[in-house]
This record gives sequence, C-alpha cells and structure tokens, in this order.
Amino acid sequence: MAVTNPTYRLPKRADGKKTFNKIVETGQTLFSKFGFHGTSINEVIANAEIATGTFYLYFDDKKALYLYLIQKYGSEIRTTIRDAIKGAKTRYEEEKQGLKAFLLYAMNNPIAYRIFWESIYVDLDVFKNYYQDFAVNYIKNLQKWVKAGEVRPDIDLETMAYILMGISNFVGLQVLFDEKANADTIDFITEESMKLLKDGMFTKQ
Amino acid sequence: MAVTNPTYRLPKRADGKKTFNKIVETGQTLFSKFGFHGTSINEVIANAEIATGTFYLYFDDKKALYLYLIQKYGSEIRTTIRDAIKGAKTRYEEEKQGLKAFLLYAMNNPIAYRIFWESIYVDLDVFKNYYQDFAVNYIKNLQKWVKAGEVRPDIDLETMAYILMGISNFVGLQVLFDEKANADTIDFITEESMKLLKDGMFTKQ
DNA sequence: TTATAATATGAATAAACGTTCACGTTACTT
DNA sequence: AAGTAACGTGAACGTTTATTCATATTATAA
Repeated sequence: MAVTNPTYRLPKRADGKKTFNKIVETGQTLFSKFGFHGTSINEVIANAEIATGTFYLYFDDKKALYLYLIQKYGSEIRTTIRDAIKGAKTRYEEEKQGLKAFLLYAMNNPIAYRIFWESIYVDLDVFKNYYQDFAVNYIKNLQKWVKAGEVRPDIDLETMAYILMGISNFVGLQVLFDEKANADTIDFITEESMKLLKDGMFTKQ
Repeated sequence: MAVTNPTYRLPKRADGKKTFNKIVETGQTLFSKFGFHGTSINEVIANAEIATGTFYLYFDDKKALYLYLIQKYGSEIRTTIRDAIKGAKTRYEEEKQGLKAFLLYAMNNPIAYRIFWESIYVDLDVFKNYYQDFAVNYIKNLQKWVKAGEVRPDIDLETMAYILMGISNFVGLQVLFDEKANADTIDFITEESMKLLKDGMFTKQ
C-alpha cells in the first residue's frame, strides 16, 4: 500500500509568491511555537492574513505545509554544514567545524530544531528517513576516513554515526536551554565536545 | 505568573482503580501512536470504553493525563537505571550497564521514548525540567568520579552530561529503527559505544 | 488592449472537539 | 442492612475544526 503524501503547488506569479511565502513564514512561527498538532490551519490562515480558500491554492492541507518546511530546513542544514566544513584539512577539523555550524544554526533557528524533533508524530517515515539519511551519509564519510587512517577502525560505523548525531543534537539542546548562549558559548561547547571525540573517535597521529 | 498545571485524582475504590488504569493504558497506547496533540480525549474515552464523564472524574483534561504519564515513565526509567548500575564497581561499568539498561527499556517501551520526545510541545518547562534534572544528576555523579580519578578532569561536566544523554538517546533511536533488534543488538551497540567512551571520557588506568 | 490563467475571497457545510451536569448505580464502612 | 461516598452514565452544549466552491479580482503575455 503506497501511501502518497499531500503536496504543495508553487505559485507562478509575483503576487502568488508573496502569499506563498507569507504562509510558509506563518507556518514556521506557529509550528515552532505550538507544534504541528497544536496549530490549526485556521490559525495559520488568520495569522497569514489571507482568505480561507487561499491556503488550499498552494497546499493540500496542513501536513503538506509541514512537509514543505521539513524539506526546506533539511536542505538548509545540509548546505550550512557542507559550507562550514569546506576548508577542513583533516577529519577532526571537519567534525569540529560541522558541529560548530550545527550549533550556530540551532541557536539561530530553534524553529528548525523543533520541527524535526516533532516529525516523529507527524509522519514516522519522514522522521526515520531524515535521521537514517543523515546516518547513511555520515557512514560513507567515516568509511573514507577509516581507510585514510584518521578514524579508528575498531568501532561499528553505524553506531558511531548515531553517537555523533546524538552528541550534536543534545549539546544543541544544551545551547537552546541557555538563554544567554552566544557565539562564545558555542565555541566553548564545541571545544569541550571535541576533546572527548579526539581521544574516543580518532586515531593517535 | 505562576501557572498551575492540570492535575489528576487517584481513585479510592477497587472499581475506580480499574477504570483509572484503563485510562492510563489507553493514553499510553494512543499517545505513543499518534502523539499528544494527535490524540483526542474522545478517542481515549472511546478506546478505554468508558462514559464521557468518567474521564473527568480522574483527570482535569488531556494534559493532566499526559503529565501523569511523563511522571510515571520518568521514575520508571530512573529506577530501571539505578537498579542496573547497582553492582558496578567502576564508573566505566556503571556507564556501560546504565546504557544497556536504557537501551533495553527503550526497546521494550518505545511508548515512553516517544512521550518524552514530544514533551517539548506539550509543555516546554516539563521538557526542560526532565533533561535538565537528568543533566544535574549526571554532573553530580561525574564530579565524584573526577575526584576519584576515573573520569578525565579536563572536560566541562555539563557538556559531558549532554554528550552522554545524546549518545544514549540516539543509539536508542538506532535500536528503535531496527525492527529486528533484540538483546544481542543491544549488547553490540553498547560495546561499540563504550569503546568510544573508554578513550574519550575516562582516564588511562 | 485584451484575453485568460492565476490568484483571491469568505460564506457555508459537516464533522470532531472538550466539557458539563443531573441522574443512576455500586462498593464499602458501620 | 443501612447509609453514604465513590463511581459511572451519556445526552446536550457551544466551539473549533478542515474543506469546498461559486464568484470576484488581478497580473501579465500576446
């Protein structure tokens, strides 16, 4: 039974694009505040200041909007991390800069954080896909560096991938919990985390 | 502004206890399947096979039931871990047995897992409290073992606490994603995780 | 300037929602 | 066996929900 997900329709005219963006922005705000199930379409419609029917011009339903956001943030996070690790010469530097970029993104976009966190309830498959995809990419990358001799070869790489995701996500939580968090906080937490990884994950060079 | 949370009323008679438990069990099932916001009180009532008014005899509203469950699982997890690490002689053994116990609990109670995961949307303070409390206890324990010389003294213990929570929670996810997971899977993942922690978290002895 | 596809509207519908309450039943203490 | 607090009931309430659609407006290519 192939269940198809609800979908969205991109606008074709300038005025439509403005409306579409308004809906997306409102969705971000409300979903991050009240969650997916805690937000009604009517609330999105009211806050976006559009007519009832206008919403359905662009989105099949609430879930379609959610899936659009997941997709948007997913590629945003990937791009952010990819850009951040571009200059890295070693796997250690790569992990460090990637973690730092992730924490910065989390601090500036708590919205995205919450939206992924909740996806487990909106669509279990979307949730699984997101983290499993992330894991698969991590594993591929790690394999490369095991061969290169920088990542220790005696730990199962799937487990290592989940460990690394767990660390980023939970020190990310630590950052989110800290109302006074800033760039310095992130530098500090990154340094501390890397100490553990340096000895636990990498080989002696 | 001190906001008071909705509350529950424990039954006093045997028949009431039976009804109360029926509601709690139904709440577990539905919340874990569809999430808090995805489950209506009417659905809980229908599935528990009670009359509409009966629910309100014991719970102020849906959130009261949720808070009861969070509390229940919270102490269940703590007790499980506490029991599991009782025989441990070293901090390493403690971490290992604690992780294993957590993973076993997660595998057998995916319900609890999901309920905590979602608490960020039900009540942000409950969510924060749960993880911050966990962190505080972790830190206290770690301080003890830094003094004893088994845990390395050069890593910020708050960060280390969040790292450890992140690892448990995400390798827990790895277990949940694996439909074929069993006790052996958990043993394996525990061993692999501990390799990283052995070198990253503990001192050379 | 005109043709028309794209965009916008909001009243209307039906279903699901949470909650109350007056009344009936049951278990347990004395 | 009687008295009573505990427990159970479900019709009825007003509210909020998602969604449709006939109609009106607007931008833009030709």
